[in-house]
Amino acid sequence: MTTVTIRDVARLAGVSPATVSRVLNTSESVSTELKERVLSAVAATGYRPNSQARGLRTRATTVLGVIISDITNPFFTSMVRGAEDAASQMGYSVVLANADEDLDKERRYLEVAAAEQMAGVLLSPASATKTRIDLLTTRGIPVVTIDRQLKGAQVDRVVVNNHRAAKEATLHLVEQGCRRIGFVAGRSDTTTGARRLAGYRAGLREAGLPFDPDLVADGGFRIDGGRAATERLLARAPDALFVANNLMTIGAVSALDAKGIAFPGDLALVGFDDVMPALGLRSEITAVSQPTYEIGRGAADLLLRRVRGEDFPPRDLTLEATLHIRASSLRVQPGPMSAAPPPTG
Amino acid sequence: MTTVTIRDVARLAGVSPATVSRVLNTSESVSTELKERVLSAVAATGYRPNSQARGLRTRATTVLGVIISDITNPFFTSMVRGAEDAASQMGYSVVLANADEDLDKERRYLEVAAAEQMAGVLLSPASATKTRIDLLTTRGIPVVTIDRQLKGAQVDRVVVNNHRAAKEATLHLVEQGCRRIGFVAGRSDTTTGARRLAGYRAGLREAGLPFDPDLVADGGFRIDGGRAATERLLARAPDALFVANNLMTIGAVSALDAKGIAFPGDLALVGFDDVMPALGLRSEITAVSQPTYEIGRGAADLLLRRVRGEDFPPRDLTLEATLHIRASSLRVQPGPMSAAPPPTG
DNA sequence: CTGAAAGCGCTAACAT
DNA sequence: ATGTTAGCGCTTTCAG
Repeated sequence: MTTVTIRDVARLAGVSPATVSRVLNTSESVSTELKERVLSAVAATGYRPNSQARGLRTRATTVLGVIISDITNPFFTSMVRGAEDAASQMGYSVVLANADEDLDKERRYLEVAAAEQMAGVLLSPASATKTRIDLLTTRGIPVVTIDRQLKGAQVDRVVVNNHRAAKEATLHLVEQGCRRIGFVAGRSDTTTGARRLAGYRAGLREAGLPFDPDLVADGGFRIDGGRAATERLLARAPDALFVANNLMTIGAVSALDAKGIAFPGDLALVGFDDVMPALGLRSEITAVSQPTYEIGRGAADLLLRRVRGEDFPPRDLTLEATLHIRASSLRVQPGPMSAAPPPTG
Repeated sequence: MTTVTIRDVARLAGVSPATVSRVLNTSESVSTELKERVLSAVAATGYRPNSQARGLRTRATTVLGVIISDITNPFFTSMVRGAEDAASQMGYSVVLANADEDLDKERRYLEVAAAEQMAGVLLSPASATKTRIDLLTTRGIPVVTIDRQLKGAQVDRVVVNNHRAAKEATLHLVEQGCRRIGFVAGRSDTTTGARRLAGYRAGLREAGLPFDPDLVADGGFRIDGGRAATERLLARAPDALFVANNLMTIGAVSALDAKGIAFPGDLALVGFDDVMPALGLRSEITAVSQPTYEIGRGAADLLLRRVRGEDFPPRDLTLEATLHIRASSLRVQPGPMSAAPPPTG
């Protein structure tokens, strides 16, 4: 229960609190002797600055907040790693909060970030229109959105080219001879969900295929939703399934397994995001792969520049998602589904 | 950049700051009229209490910290959900930090928790002996350890019966006719790693089988380590593999796939922890399953009791892990590995 | 180069 | 029932 304050250290070192503070924080000139006395007093007492008091005084902390929409999604956890690495290089810590695709929870954590005066926030908004970040921006806390965007907000954004990637994946399925391509969509009130759907439609258009609303089902970016959506789509006799994120892909696979539907035998399958960060089970599933770690790094770098006071117009950092073609979508040269060797890296 | 303080609200409502504080925090008597004036002033100004100032004054926040050793492990993410639910019911928020099995990172986050004066901390220690929590306990911040324990620390702990579960899994493999059971072990400097190994040995002993150190390889609880350990063990011609956590199971499966070794055909396989929280791919893998959500809830409940000042001797909450027998370990009645229907719940 | 003093925003005694 | 005052621990002018 001991609480060592800066006064205790000062007393022990025989100096004033101001001197202790100077030694610890600034590069202001302090005589070598006093500096040493202070440092050994710090060591002797085990003094830790109270960051609340410091933050109250300086209105700045060295903690970044990351508010993500689903902590169970490997996409986010891998991204967080990237953000963490970037942050800790600059002496910042990263704390995470799980908004769970829930606007109320999200607002609570935005409030926590504001109240704790976090230095900056990386946010994957639960909704493109309903998520409000004024709580942060009015307090001068910079925000960078990741993965998803915010309609009408002047913030830096890190995104991947969802439209292009989804179109490419769709065209790949067309090349494989598929004509009835089912689409398991994500939350339509996120930009990510909307762009991927748009990319799918653009792919169909370019291939001269009609868009059939009955071949689209919303899975809400979650496992259960993906399973339910897949079950609904199966009634429409699709010859391919394009699933708009990794968690829903898990749901889709479980639905297919349950019905004994083989891929690519009975149906071509393409997912979005790899299922596990390093190397997934079922690594043979064709998927659009995002540079998750780089997204996190890039977002944190951008955020830190704002945090440190740089001023520049809101910036978009666009990274490329790439289609990794694997066994699950190859219908042109059908073969037994065999375990593929792990991808390099 | 506006910073609305309690004084601004007070001024607008025509009362003193103390009255505003009373309305917002205590159940002390304030006349209905003033209360209303204050509340509408709060609404009008968009006032948010500065939690640093409040924490500085009250030495208490309403944020719980969760420091976990690997954010990419679904075991932890599911646990965090449980903790979050328990916390938010009591009006607390949960922030997460990823120590990444790294003692330095872990210490940094323990320092953050101390400096931010978090109300309490849920910790999965990177090491049973080297992790130091005095930083928190000396400041009166309660700690509850989860999943792993701390040697010689007087803290509440939530654990599962790793020894019993590992022994049971081993005996299950023996019953399946296995005699050379390889063990992919976890970090031996964690209690969890040690207990699971001990349980494995106890199972062998009870079955009258010799313990062969060459059939044990450490995979460090990580995917890559699990793959490497499995590759080493395969040189010893095991007829079964028991893998001490979920990430390593992923590595093991990828090693087996790469060599074209089928399970249960060529080898019986048992894992620890299910691979995905809700329903995994490869759900046909026999595994010891932990009540992850309940662990998180139970730990947060315990922690919150401490936070709110209850005093009782350090307590152990032990939950039961249960062996879920699936296709991957069934060698007695071998059959083709078919997709199993999803387990209920 | 160092110390004294003020004050960040809030709440808890203490007055009234 | 409400206001006044002091002070949580820290940093930062301002003096010296």
